[in-house]
Amino acid sequence: MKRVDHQRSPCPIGRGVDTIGEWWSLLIIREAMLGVERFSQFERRLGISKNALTARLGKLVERGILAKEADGRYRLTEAGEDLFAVMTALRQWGDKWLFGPDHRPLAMRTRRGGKVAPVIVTDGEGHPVTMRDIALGEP
Amino acid sequence: MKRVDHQRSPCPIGRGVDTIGEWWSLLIIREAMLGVERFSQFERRLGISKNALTARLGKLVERGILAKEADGRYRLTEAGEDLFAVMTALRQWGDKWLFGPDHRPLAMRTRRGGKVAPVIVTDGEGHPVTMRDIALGEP
DNA sequence: CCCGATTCGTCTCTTTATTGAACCAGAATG
DNA sequence: CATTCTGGTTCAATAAAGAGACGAATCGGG
Repeated sequence: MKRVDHQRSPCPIGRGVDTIGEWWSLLIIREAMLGVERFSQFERRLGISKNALTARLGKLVERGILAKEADGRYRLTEAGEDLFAVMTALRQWGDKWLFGPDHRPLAMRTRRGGKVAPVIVTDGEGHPVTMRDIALGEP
Repeated sequence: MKRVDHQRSPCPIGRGVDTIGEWWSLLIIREAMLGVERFSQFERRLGISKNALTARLGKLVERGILAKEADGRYRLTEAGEDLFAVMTALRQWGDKWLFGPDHRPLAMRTRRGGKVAPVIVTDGEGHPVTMRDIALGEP
């Protein structure tokens, strides 16, 4: 059967899916961003089988999203931490579209008490850009 | 075996993964954002099997990301279009971390010629927020 | 030193997902 | 009428993911 491989795709989204697109990967990264570091913590909090967790953690380490410390802790690498914008955009999208009308999203705040603003795409001058404004390709 | 179901997860990321987290879903959405509308176009451009494509399109329609028009065309719904920020964040992340050092990302420009700025997370005042600045929970 | 708990896996077996190919029906084209 | 295009469905084979049992290593008491 051999699943299609997107790792060498010329498209960053193809490669992204190949890297973090597996079922548990984003949830593992979510937990890691919340401070989870140990195999057994991931296991308990996610309800994932050891088998699957071993495979996912291994791949994320191999791909440079997580690093495994000498004492066994898993820690986000710089690339892993840099997924914060992706995770936040997804979180906000899910809060907006995947719950009922009276859903109150879990408040996400900075340590100094500020709100987190909606993640938006803008052009160089800060004006919002939507899907319809895009023209792909060279200028 | 029974794959774990995140559709009723209290977490928007869990629900998000359940909705668009399958192997082909993000790639289908990417194509849809580029203007692809027809079954056979998706099939050719993605190299996906008809079988899998039928299943993915069906689920995306069922979940309200795509709508199927009377003439057979698939079109992004408002929720689907709203994934633009997620897709853009992922695209930028992939461009940054998943290619070699001399990778030149595909230029993404607005119709009026402006660049698309990096997607970042900010607080209410526009200051950047990183993963480390976050405190989850009620204020 | 021995007991038990905890951690972090591996092994086996079962269930699912994906593929590829064949087939099919309706619409458009020649 | 025959052919091609579109948009699928069905089926068998196979790769991958999952659950749960098992196991080695470590650690802290007693």
